[in-house]
Amino acid sequence: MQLYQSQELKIYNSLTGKKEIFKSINEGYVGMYVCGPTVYSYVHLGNVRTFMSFDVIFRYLKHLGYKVRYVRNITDAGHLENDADEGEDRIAKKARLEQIEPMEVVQRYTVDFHTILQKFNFLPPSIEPTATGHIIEQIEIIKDIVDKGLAYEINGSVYFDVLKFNETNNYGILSGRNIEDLIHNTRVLSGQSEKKNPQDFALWKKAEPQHIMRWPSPWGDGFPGWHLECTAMSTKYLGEQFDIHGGGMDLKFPHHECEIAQAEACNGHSPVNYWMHANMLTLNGKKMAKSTGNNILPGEIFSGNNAILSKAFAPSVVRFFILQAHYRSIFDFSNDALLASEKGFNKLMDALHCLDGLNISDSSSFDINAWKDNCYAAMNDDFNTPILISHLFEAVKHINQIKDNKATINSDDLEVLKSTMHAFIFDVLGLVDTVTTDNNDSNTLSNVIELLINLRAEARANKDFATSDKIRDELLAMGVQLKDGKEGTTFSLS
RNA sequence: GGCACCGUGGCCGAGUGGCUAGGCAGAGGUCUGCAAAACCUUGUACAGCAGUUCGAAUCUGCUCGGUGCCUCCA
Repeated sequence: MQLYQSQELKIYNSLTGKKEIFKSINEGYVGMYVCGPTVYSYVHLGNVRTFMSFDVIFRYLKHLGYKVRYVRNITDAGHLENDADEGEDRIAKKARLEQIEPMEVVQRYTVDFHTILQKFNFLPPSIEPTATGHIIEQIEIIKDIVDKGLAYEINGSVYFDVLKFNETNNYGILSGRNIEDLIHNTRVLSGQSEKKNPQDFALWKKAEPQHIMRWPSPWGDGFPGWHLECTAMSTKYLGEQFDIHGGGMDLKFPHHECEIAQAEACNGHSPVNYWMHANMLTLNGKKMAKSTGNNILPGEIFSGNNAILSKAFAPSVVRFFILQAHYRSIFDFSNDALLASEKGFNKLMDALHCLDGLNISDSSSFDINAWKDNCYAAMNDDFNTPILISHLFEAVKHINQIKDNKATINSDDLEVLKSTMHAFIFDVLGLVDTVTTDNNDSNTLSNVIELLINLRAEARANKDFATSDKIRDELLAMGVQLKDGKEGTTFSLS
């Protein structure tokens, strides 16, 4: 019996605007597609937040016993900066500015993306396909849509006919827009468009002579439209209809709307059962974005090298910080909030370290199974990590009370407590115990500090407080804080 | 302008028609040679104004403030 058979998971479905009981198409299996990054610059913390949300969702589905095929693409084909014809391809622009090949741009930022996610302890997706690796599949889809009369070619480019599609289908179903509003509210474009209607979107764009990223097609040399790659790759690896499609809130319209239209045009039915959207991470109250420069890079946080940061923060602290907010809420980044999270994270880890040394009693003074049920209930309620974390802190309180002999736990319950804490903290939330890793990294330093701790202990035993305080205060000035406890003195590095 | 969303105690953030998370900070205490650290205890807050209700922060309307999408974007 797998956990998912006894746990009722509810997911907020963007398509219906409601929390729905999750039921996968094939029992025991889940297909999940998440829109990955366009690799034309360094991944910033806002990007990371979205992928982290889905990393936790992936982890929890696996924890429940599902076999999950998680597909997250890399957008490595350049797409235009705007909808007008004179726009420049972002990757090509970067290549021009840095005087390198477009594929060098793509390689550089793909490596950065992977390196950063690894530091945050992400699980790799099951498949990570690239747009340029699926040009043929994309061309086949375009041909299919053209054959069905829902796309038209003009001057070597192919556009999706939104108005025609809307005669038989509902364009705007995901984002709650209707076609009349779109027509009335379309911004006036600076360039003269060759599209029949401004709402139409490109499936294939003709490559101008100077355009480097280009592929042959039935319509001449060109490159695919942005929305198409996700339809091609999700269909190829997950099928015409799959369970979960995720991405950032900013992709809801038009990107995901267009994906639905393309898939429906090809296959005659909706491609996805549960649409999920992670909300934006803001900085100074505004959305983080590559294009505006209002963002912070993970590397700056790990090193503390940014004007708004008072110090460096470990990846797990940042991970914990992000997971303290629900994935569907807008979340503002600030140094103060991060500092508060760091203290909370350390408190959680300290309690975890105490688990093995707890005294066992004949009975427990609290209901461990009710607590465990609460943890699952939190995650089952649309992956509510903040609530889960609040329950973890409830356990921290119990652990500390047991340590102080103000509460009791029996051996069976202790095992449940240990396994549940480990499962949720490490497996589901994906946090890493920084304390243990730090100490392993600096053995020599640890030994030196241990020596000083022993010298100080001797001085204190001799009531030579001048010496003991000197050791303590000077170490503190160097960033080494001594912590006197009942079982001896420990230290931490700041 | 259109379509959404949000406004919670000093700060960050959950939640929700009556039982009213959690973290940080603050206050009190335990411990300590003194400290620090750690731990324990402690807070009825939900933008404003009306309305519905036995009862609303939670539902409805209006006002004010903020954000996202409508162009590439996680």
